[in-house]
Amino acid sequence: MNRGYNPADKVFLAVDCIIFGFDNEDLKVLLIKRDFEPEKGKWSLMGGFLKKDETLNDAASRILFKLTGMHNIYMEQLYSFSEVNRDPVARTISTSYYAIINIEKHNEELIANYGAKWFSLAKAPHLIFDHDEMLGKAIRRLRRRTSISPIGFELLPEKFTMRQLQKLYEAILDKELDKRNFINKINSMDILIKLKEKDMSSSTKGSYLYMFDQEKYDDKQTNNFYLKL
Amino acid sequence: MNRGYNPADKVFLAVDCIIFGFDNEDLKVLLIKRDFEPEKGKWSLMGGFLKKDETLNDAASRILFKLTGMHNIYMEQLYSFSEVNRDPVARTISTSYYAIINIEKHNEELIANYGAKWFSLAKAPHLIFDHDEMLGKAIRRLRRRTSISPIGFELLPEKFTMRQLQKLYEAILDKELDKRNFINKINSMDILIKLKEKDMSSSTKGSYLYMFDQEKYDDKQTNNFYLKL
DNA sequence: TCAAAAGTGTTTAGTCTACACCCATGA
DNA sequence: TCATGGGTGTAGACTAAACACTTTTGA
Repeated sequence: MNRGYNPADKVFLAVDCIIFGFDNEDLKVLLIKRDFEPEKGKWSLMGGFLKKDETLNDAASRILFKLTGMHNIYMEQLYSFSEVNRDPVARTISTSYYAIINIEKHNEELIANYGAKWFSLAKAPHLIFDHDEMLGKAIRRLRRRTSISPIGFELLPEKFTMRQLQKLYEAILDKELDKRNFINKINSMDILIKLKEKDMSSSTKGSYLYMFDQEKYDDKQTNNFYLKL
Repeated sequence: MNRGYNPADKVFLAVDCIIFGFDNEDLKVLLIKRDFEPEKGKWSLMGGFLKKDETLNDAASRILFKLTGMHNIYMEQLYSFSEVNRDPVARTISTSYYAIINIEKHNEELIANYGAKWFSLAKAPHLIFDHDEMLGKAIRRLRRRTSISPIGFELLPEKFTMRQLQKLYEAILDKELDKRNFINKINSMDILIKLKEKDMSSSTKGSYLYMFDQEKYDDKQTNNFYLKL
C-alpha cells in the first residue's frame, strides 16, 4: 500500500560544502560569489542538488570536484539543515559537508570561474541563507575532530616543518601552543617521519622536514585516540 | 532563473528515530514491528516522512510523540543516509535522530499499538533497510556524548541511587567501572544533590538517593567538559 | 550471625604544563 | 658579530587508576 509515500511531501535536497585550506598562516575557507539568483552577488558556500542516482557523499564529491578540480578529498557529513523557509525559492533541505584540502593543489582557474575566494576565518563575509551557521558548525566539528584523530595530512604539503604543523594546529584551535610541548605530543603519536632534509626558507639555520607515515597515520585515524592540546 | 531547481530531483525525506531507554540493568532500544509493506513483520526503527511545514526536528518530535506519548524528549540529529536503493519503494533519504527517554514514562498502550518492544542492545534483532547501521552510529554517538556532556537526567527516574547512575554509565559504555573512582568523578562534576532519603529496595542497608541539580546540570550540558571514565 | 549491598581514602603511576637557553647561519 | 628562527629537557602539579575493609540491617 506504500503507506506514507505522498508525492506532495517530496523536497529538494541540496548539498553545501565547507571547504577548508591552510596557507601556512591562517585557516581559510573557500567561498563563492553567486552569479545567479537568488541572492546574486552575495557570498555563499559551494553547493548543488542531490541527483537521482547519487548518494549524498557522491554529490559532495561531485561538487568539490567542480570547484577545486580535485578528487578524493577528505570530507565528512556535518548536519542537515531544514528550516522551512531557509531557501526562498523552494522547500529545500540542505545536508552540509566539510572538506579539507591542500590549498596548493586546487585548480586556480576553476575557482576563478566561480568567482570563488579564500577567506581567513576571522575575515569571512556574511553568507546567504543559513550558511553562516553551517560554517560555524564546521569549525566546531573540525576542532573536535582534531582532538580525536590526527588531521593535517590533507592540509599540508607532502613535506613540512614542525613549525608549519604547529601553526596549522594553532590556526584550527585558534590558540597558541608551546613549541616544546607540541613537539613532544606529536612525537608521542608516532605518525611522523623525520627527514634528513631541511627547509631553509624560513630561517638561516633551517628546519628539518617531516612526512606523515601513511600507514601509522591511517591506523591512528581509524582507531581513534585522544590528543589534548 | 531558479537555476538547478529541477523537480525531477525531488526526493522523499524520512526521519528515523533511535530511542534509548534504561531499565536499571541494560541500555535498551525501542523497535517497532512493521504491520505494513515493505518488509511487513520485520523489526525497524520508528520513522515517518518530513511534512511540508515542519523542520527535521519537528518531524522527529512528532514521530517520538506518536510512539511514546511524550513531549520534549532529549534528541539529537545523527546522520543522513542516502544510499540510492536503501528504500525499495521510492528514492528516500533518511535523516536519523537518536533520543533518550525515561523508560517508565512512556505510554505502554501506544507502543503496544505499534507492536513496539524494548530490546537490550545485545539482543536487538536484525533491522530492515540500513537501520542496523543507524543504530550502530547512534550507540557510538551516545558513548561519545557521555564523555562531553552529562547524560542521565533523561534516562533515570527523578530520584536515583549512585549505583543506578553507575549502572547507567556502565550500560552506555559497556564496561565495568570502579565504584569509588566513579563516585569521585561524578562528585567532582558537581551536578548532583544528595538527599536525606534512602532507597531500601536494593539492600538492607539502603542507599542514599540523589537528584540532578537542574541548574548546574543545564549549565554543564551547554558548556561542555571532558569526563573520562 | 550472616549474607548482601553500601559506603568510604590513599598511594602510585602517568600525563600535562610551564618554563629558558644554546645553536646554526646568512647578512 | 648579530639577528633570526630552530632545537632541546626537566621539575612540579595535577589527574587517573588501582585497590580492601567496615557498615547496616533483614532474614
